[in-house]
Amino acid sequence: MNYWFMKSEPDDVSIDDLAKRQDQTVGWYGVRNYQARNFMRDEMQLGDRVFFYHSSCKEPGIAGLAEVCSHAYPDPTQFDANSEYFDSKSTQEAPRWLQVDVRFVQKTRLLSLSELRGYPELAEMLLLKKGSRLSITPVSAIDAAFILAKLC
DNA sequence: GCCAACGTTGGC
DNA sequence: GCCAACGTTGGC
Repeated sequence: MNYWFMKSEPDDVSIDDLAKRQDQTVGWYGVRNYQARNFMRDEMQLGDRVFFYHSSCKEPGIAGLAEVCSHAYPDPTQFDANSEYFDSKSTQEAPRWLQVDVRFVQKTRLLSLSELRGYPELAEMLLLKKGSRLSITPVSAIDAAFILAKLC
């Protein structure tokens, strides 16, 4: 089993929104970065654990836990001309962009970005690297265990 | 709103 | 294939 950070803007989909959704599940639409897409396509497995991270908001940080509950499949928003995620170069035959479904596990206290940065044990995490903008990043088992302990 | 850092595009 | 210009991300 792998662990991941997945960033979401809470104005778009927050951990509370996820908990309220039908089946408490959301398709992780809108990824438009090849590296992040490839993580979903090549490395994510059913049951992988997700740290649900709120970004681009007043208090960025970990807001809850979720799990991967589908394999990668085409992101429907790439075909929707009315969507901000529309990609005119993508076709049904050869879709560029993929998503996975993510299911709510639990809400946690907000473990803020500044708190995460305060732990030297986590300094090597991809998420905390200078200039890191990837919306999906892997987390080592050791770092995941450390974070889970801090969340409780 | 600013801006550093990064990714993508496209001319050559 | 290089790389300058441009667009985006996301914390502050």
